Amino acid sequence: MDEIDRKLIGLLQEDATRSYATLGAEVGLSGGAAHERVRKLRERGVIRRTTIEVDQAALGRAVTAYVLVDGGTWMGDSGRALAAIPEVEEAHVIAGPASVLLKVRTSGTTELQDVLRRLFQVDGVTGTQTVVVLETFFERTLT
Amino acid sequence: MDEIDRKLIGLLQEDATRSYATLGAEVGLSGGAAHERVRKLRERGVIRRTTIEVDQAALGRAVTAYVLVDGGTWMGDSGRALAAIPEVEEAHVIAGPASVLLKVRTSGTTELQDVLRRLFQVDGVTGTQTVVVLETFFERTLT
DNA sequence: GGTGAAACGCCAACCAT
DNA sequence: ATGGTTGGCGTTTCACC
Repeated sequence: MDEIDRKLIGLLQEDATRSYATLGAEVGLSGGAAHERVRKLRERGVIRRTTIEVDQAALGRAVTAYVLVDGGTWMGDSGRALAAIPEVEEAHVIAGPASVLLKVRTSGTTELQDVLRRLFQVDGVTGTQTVVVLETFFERTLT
Repeated sequence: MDEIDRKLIGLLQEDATRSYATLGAEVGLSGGAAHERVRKLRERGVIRRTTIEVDQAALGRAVTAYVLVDGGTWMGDSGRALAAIPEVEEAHVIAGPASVLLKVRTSGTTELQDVLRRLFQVDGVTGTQTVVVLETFFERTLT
């Protein structure tokens, strides 16, 4: 995990369709060597997968909100109940004003309300606080 | 933008290294047709780019935190000042308890403190509230 | 807008250096 | 880690439907 590995990761984050020949040239390596390094990064799980970045708004997900959840018995595989709600993009256990923080995307406020309703049916959830996003400056992947 | 397009997007989110031939077979189209549809989805900006998903912890980003920022004059291109802080992964203007919500990743709490210090040097920022993530159930891309 | 095939280029796997 | 080589596959384009 040296400087070259970090460069390779950065380049692939920008555009994962690069050929290994190009990739190698950009870090001062041969295509084969670049390929081998990337293969190992995948093998070690540093690179989880190659995927596409989608414009959520274009798919009809116009509303983004963060939901603080109070209560709930978050033991064992209790993240499952949250993963079962398809509109929940992220779920974190937090230290602070609530037990869990969710990032939620829906097509509208009506659907957001519906997600909240489903949240109250989870485990011992006693309350929620919702923060609606008005504008997103950026959502990026760190290098 | 029909059902097939949505399926293609879902499949590519799972694994963007799929061949167009495979992709086509999975949605009941020829490779060429699948290729054409994906090309148009890219052209229209629905698919922003193809990238890799990286294990942030493996890169030394062990701490994730959400920071609520009070104050600040968020007009025009004021997101710039936030984008200039490399540890800030997301920045949203919100309706609620603060003006801006940030997602921040650092290698440790010392570095987190340093990010907060830099935040106070931005525009008219008057205060911050930090929520530290203890455990992440999941961070996924919606289909 | 989709099909099928042909031409091209790249990837992946080798090996000697 | 390089550079050369080779086989095989995927991409890309095209005429046709």
